[in-house]
Amino acid sequence: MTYEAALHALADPTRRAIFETLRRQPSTVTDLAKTQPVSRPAVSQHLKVLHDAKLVKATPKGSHRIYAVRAEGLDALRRYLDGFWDETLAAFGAEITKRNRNR
Amino acid sequence: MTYEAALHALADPTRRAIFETLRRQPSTVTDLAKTQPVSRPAVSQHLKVLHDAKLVKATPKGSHRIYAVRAEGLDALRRYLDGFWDETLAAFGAEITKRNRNR
DNA sequence: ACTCTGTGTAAGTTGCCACTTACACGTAAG
DNA sequence: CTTACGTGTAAGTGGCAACTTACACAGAGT
Repeated sequence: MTYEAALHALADPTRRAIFETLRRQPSTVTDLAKTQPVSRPAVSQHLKVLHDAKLVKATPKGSHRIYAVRAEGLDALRRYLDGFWDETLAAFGAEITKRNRNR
Repeated sequence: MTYEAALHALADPTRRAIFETLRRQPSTVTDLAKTQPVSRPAVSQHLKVLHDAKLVKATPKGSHRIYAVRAEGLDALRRYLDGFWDETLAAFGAEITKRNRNR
């Protein structure tokens, strides 16, 4: 159940901005920090959260580290929401059936 | 863009528990509070957040209020995630194409 | 009319989290 | 080797949000 981690990670606006910036183009921490109104360490900390949530991966490149999104990390969350959707619709359908039966 | 509100609302564990309990069965605030380890006013406040995020609806029933989930409220969030998924896959495909071209 | 039940909300407290500055380390370059 | 750069992380701070207790009010039952 890693959808909880993804949910928590994406709930923060700054973290979401970082994630979306990274989606357009993989980048280093320093370059990423230039696009954000917060300090470089703050970005680094956010990346750690995103990494733990498996939403981002880091590739060492000399003394740099290239960060990039991991779309698979969204899978658990998408399945969770889809399941919710289906179950709720099913419950709704059952309710309708029950009403018709009582008619 | 109401997916932000849904994201924020579902990020809290207690709120998620309330939401999931409500999915099984619509209920009043008081009954709902019995299923949770927090006080009744806390549940009420969480329901307000869920309501603002359009994830829940309240139906006055005499002096009670029956709360129930609104699955449509998840729609914006689902679309957001799906769009992310598609865009990322598209970017990945473009990268592959570029690599092949440079070969 | 009085009371009980169900509810929303204000007020206050506490803990967490996003952010900062400062430090430590590894790699590249002169 | 030394300097500069890119990075992660510890330490400290401020603000917000989740929770509590206390209050106010509306409808149902006696």
